[in-house]
Amino acid sequence: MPKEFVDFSRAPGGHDLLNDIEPASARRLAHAALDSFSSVGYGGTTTRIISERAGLSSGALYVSFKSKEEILFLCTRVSHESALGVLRAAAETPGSVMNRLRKMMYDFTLWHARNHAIARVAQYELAGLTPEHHELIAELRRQIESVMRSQIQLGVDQGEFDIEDQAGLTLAALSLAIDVCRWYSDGGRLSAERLADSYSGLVTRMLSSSRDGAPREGADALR
Amino acid sequence: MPKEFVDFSRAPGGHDLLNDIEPASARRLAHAALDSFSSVGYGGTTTRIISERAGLSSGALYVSFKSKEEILFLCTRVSHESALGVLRAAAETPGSVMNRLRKMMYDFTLWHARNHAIARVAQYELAGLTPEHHELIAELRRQIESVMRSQIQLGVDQGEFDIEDQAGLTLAALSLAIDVCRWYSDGGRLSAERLADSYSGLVTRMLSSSRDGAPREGADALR
DNA sequence: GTCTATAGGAAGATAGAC
DNA sequence: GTCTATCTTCCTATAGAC
Repeated sequence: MPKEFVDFSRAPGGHDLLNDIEPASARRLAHAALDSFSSVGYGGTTTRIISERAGLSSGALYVSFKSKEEILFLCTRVSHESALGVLRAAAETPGSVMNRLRKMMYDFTLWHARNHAIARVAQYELAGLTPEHHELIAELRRQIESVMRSQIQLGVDQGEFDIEDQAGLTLAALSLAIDVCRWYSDGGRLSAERLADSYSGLVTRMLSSSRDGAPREGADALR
Repeated sequence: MPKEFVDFSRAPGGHDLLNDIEPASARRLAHAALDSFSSVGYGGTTTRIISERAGLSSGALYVSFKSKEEILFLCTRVSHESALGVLRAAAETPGSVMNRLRKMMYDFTLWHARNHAIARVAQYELAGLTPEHHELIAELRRQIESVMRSQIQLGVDQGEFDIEDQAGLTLAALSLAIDVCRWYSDGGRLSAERLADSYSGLVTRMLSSSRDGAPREGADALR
């Protein structure tokens, strides 16, 4: 099967986003590359290391992929598509806007905890992409931001939220969830579910005003 | 002046953390290295590019530095020391704990916006450090977390904060500020000061319960 | 302290046997 | 489709002239 037909279209948002790649050699190569990218970076990873860890020779990599960058693009694209899919699905949650945003933050955070390795590559190795590939990813990123922003805007329009800077809140919520991929580790004290629950609670607080006239000695929030 | 005596001890937390490096050739090299590290990563940066951008030959780099890693360590260390210094200074703010935490979040966020390039290197290139250097940085990172956590703990002990997971809140506050270095750009719509103000307001909200009995249809916050 | 030159090896990618 | 062998380029770091 020539390299153009590597199948990675069925990324489900589940646990291993590269598991549907066919054939098996391409899948092993992608897994090996992702492991190395996420631990020592794209620039610190050699094609020889990737091949070796996949149990193949150095030349065999180029049967499945045109270049090292193509593997990076694969990881980055699959990651962004999966995260966007999860966020879009959560944006269909019925009920109040606040409830929907809680669900969106829960799922988006959970996704970044569970997929922290591929998410890290997707967030931190954008500079390694070709300009064409970079632009394709940038479009996915704009869509992610748009899904979150439009829900927050809806809450503001309905008078549900007590905030003055929708764009800032969008950024903060996304940032909090995305940064999970930087520090989260599988063996830590915090389960992905607890973290997602905690963060969805924080979003509730961020979208409501503080309890009463709590002392505000400094500058005010979100002007 | 031999390489052991490159002077970078006076990093002030101001605008250019590498500006006090002497002699000038080492300073130019460090600046050039930081530029490249922050845009294409440590692994994607070559010593030749660093030397060239500093206006020196490829061999001249090794007069000021033992290796490429030593420059990375310099950037990483200066960055962490400066951020820790800013946070420590803010932790001396008089008044209520809430007020103090607002100031800490303001300053820490402002620092990450103003120093986003060096902060990005410091956060994302830890894997490039030698084990010895990595451990030195890890100690600074523990101290940063400790300063933030102890203030939040103090607020809880005094009954000022309505939260149940101090460690989680510590993580969230630090994470929000640190992630600024990933997405912040100097030419953006948001000034560093406005962002810091916004984020210090968010911390206030995160540390207080929501306004009234706002509908909570899903899981509860911060169990 | 800066240069040129180069050692010595490793990088990405390709060719051709099987 | 995988291998070994190799092309060409580039890498980090050092040596030695000035």
